Amino acid sequence: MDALFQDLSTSQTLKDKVYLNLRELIISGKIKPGTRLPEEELSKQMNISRAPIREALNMLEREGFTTIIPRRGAIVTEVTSDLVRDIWEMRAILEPYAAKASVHRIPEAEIDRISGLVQKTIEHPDDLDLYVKCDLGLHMLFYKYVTNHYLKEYIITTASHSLRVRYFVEYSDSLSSHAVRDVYQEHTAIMTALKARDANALYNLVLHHVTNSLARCEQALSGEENGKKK
Amino acid sequence: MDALFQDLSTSQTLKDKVYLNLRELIISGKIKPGTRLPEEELSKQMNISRAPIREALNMLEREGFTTIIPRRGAIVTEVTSDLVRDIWEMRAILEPYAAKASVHRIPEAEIDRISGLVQKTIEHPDDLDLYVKCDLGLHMLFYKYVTNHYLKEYIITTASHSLRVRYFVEYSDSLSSHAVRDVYQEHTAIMTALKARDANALYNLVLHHVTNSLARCEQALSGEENGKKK
DNA sequence: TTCGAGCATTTTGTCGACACTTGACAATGC
DNA sequence: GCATTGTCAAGTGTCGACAAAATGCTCGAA
Repeated sequence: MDALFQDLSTSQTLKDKVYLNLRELIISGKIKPGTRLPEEELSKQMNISRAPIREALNMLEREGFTTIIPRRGAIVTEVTSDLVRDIWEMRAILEPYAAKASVHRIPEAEIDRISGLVQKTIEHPDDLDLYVKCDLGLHMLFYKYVTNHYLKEYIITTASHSLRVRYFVEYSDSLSSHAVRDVYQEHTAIMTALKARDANALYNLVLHHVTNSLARCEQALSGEENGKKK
Repeated sequence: MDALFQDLSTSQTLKDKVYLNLRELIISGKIKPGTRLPEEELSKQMNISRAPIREALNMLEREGFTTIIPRRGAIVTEVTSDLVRDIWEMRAILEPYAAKASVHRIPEAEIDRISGLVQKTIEHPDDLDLYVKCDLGLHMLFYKYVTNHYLKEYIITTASHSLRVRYFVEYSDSLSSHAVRDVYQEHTAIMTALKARDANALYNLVLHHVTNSLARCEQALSGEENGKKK
């Protein structure tokens, strides 16, 4: 999953390894929101000193995955409705723009590859792994070919957060089959517009997709909260 | 200046002080692009150990003010035409949106205060300090009242970069009086729309202002480069 | 029982030291 | 004269240790 976002594998510094390691654990939900991350405990578990751990925790904080309170340490950021709102608002600002901007830069082969994936998910609607792979691949199209360094970085960050949120809500109960069908339809429409290189249509479809995605997540999140509280 | 963007003065950790210190020096141009920042040298000059220096350099890298090459160290990011293009593109995406989103949240008193500043700059067109203060204050209005944590952070980062670029180009030769008059006019129009709480007009005016700002900067930057090369 | 003072524990912030990587330059061989 | 190799200095990556800060706990007093 990490390779989808960043390739730091060539860099062999410990801090990068720790960073990637913790990042994946947080996004996938294996480390739960609110968990404390004491430097010494982590360093013992990984058999390294505190220095690379500290730097990795700082890197994670910059992206919003951890919150560091001075002299108190790092904790994994909670998945709140505020976070969800902020992240999806950013996605609604950035992703349609990125899609429109790079519509003519995405190679035909890439489009066909993802289109194939979308088709597959429709044929196998119960394959969650396939669904995630398809969804990630599709959204990657919209920042992989972005040239603006900052836009790219911000999209990657917000996309990572949204992935985490989706892992978070899908742990309790999966999307309803009704919602899944909506997603497929939106994906198909997006790929069609992309293949036609229709920038304006693409912009609107991606925006629409993100907006709907928020609604689906908020619904799942509220169900999650109700299910846990009492 | 730093207080305009971030207030870490209450934080008593060394890394924050080093961060703020270096950040201001880089933005204001007192540390020039391309300058190497060796940890040991900095630690000797500041009479502290390398640890807080390292963390500060990492913080600066996250914002794009330094580039860290593994095992080679940190250098101050160059001010290139690519950087200018990317930063202003981000500003064009984020600032109009932020202005529109917070148009009803900005207090009347704040509007009047900045309007007063704008008026002053028109009366004293040669006061560069006043101009900078006014420009910063006006743009601050558009993110000070943004609630979205990520949007706010991204705007602050890009605004800092654009400030640095402007310091950079204004060192060689200042804006022409013609350009200055354009800026005043744009500022006045923005404040009028803000006072009228006209969200759509504000969006367009801010977008227009950012676009023009890019043109002014690129012109100054090209003049800068021509002046330096041979 | 409740509250606060003071102590003990936990954990970070900072430090100095060492090893290793990198790039530059000199030495060697062809 | 040019390419290759070896050496060296510079500087980062990582380490273990200590001190300071924040938290939680114990104990005693109201």
